[in-house]
Amino acid sequence: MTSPASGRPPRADALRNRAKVLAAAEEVFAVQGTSASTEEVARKAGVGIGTVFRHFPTKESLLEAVLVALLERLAAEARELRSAADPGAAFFGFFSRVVSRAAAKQAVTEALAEAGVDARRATGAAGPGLRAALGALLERAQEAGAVRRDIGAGQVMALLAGLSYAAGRAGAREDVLRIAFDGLRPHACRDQAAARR
Amino acid sequence: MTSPASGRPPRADALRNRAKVLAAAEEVFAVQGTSASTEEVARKAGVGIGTVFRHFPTKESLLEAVLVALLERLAAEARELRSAADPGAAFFGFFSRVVSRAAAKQAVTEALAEAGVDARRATGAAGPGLRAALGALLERAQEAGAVRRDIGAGQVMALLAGLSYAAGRAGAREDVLRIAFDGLRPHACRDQAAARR
DNA sequence: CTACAATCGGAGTCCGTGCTCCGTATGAGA
DNA sequence: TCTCATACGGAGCACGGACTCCGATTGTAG
Repeated sequence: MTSPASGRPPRADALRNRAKVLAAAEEVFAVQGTSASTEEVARKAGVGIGTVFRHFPTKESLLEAVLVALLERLAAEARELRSAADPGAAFFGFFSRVVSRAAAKQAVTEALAEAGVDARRATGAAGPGLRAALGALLERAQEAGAVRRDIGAGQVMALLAGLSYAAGRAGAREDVLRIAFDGLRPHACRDQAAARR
Repeated sequence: MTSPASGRPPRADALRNRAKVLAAAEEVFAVQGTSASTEEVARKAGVGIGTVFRHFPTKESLLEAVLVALLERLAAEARELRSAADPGAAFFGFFSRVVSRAAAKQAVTEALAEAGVDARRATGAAGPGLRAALGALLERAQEAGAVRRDIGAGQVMALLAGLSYAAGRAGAREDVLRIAFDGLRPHACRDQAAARR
C-alpha cells in the first residue's frame, strides 16, 4: 500500500504532502473530533481537497490512518517500558499518561474505543499491537505484586477507554484515576502476604 | 413551556402526538445514537416530519427533551433507594444498573456525559437532580462504611459516565465494574477497623 | 351540526459534506 | 534544458439531513 510494486517511487512533493495531510488531520481530529470536515483538514495542511483525497481515497481511510498512527505510538511507548526498573510504576504511569493525553485529544479516546472491540474493522493490526504491549506491561506488574492477578489485557483496555472518555469530559481526572488504581491493586489484606514474597 | 399562560390548553391529539414523538425519539436515539435523522424519528412515531418540528422546533431541543427524561428517570430511581435497608448494596446496585442500561442504550451514555459537565447547556436542571440523588445514596453508603470517604458525587458521576462508555463498546462489563467497585470500597486494612464500629 | 382555529402531513428549500474531474503546475530523468 | 508522467488545486456534482410552508384534516366550543 505504501510502496506497491506497480509504478516508480512516488515524487518528493507527494511524500511531503502526504505527511502534511496526516499531521493536519491528526490535529484537526484531536481538537474537533472525528466529525470535522475534510476541507478543514485540507486548509490546515495548506493543500487542496483533491490532494487529500488522492492520498486517502476516503474520509474513513484518512481517519483510519490517523487512529493507527496514534495507537502505534502508544504501543511503542508501552514497549519501551518493558524493561523499566519498577514494573508497577511503569504500568500505572503508562495508564495515567494515556488518559491524560486522551483528555486533550478527542481522537485518542475514539482510537481506544475502536481498538477495544472493532479489531475486525479499521485500526487493523494496531489494536492488537497495543493490546499485546499493554499485556506485557500488565504481566510484569502482576508478577511484581503491583496489580491484581485476576484480570487480563482486555479488561485493562476497556478501563483505559472508559476512563479516557470520562477524563475528556469531567475535570475529575485525578480522582477517577485514583479510584481505578486502587481497584487494580491486589486486595491489601487478602493478597499482601503473597505479594511481599 | 409545557403550559404557557398564552393560549388555550392544547388539543388532545397534540398531546398524544407529542408523547408518541418523544417515545419514538428515545428508542431511535437509543439504538442508532444521537446522530439518527429526524425523519427516522417521525417514521417510527407514525407522524409527519412537520409534526415533530412543531413540538420540538429544533433537533437539539428534541434531543434535550429525551436526555432530560432519561436523567430524570434515573434520578427518580436513585431517590427511591434512599431508604433501602442496605445502603452499600443500594449504591452499588444502582451504579451497576445504570451501566447496564447504558450498554444497551447509546443515549444514556451521552446523557450522563452531558450531565457531567455541561450543567450550563441542555439537560438543564436534570443533571444536578441526578447528582443530588446520587450524592444522597453515596453519603449513606459512606456512613455505612461500604464506600471510601474521600470522594464526592462529582467523582462518582465521572466514573459512571466513563464505565457506561466502556461497557457499551467492550463486552467486559462485569470485570470492569468489579475493578471499579473494589476501588470505591474503603481500603481493607487501613479502614476496616473504622468501618466496623 | 356548524364553524373555526388548532394541528397535521410531507413536498420542497437550503446548506454542509464527501468525492470527482480535469486543466495547470512541477519534479526528475535524459 | 527539454519532456512528460506525476501530482496539484478547487470548481462542481450528488446526496442526505435540518427545517419551512401551506393546503388538507380534525378536535371542540356553541
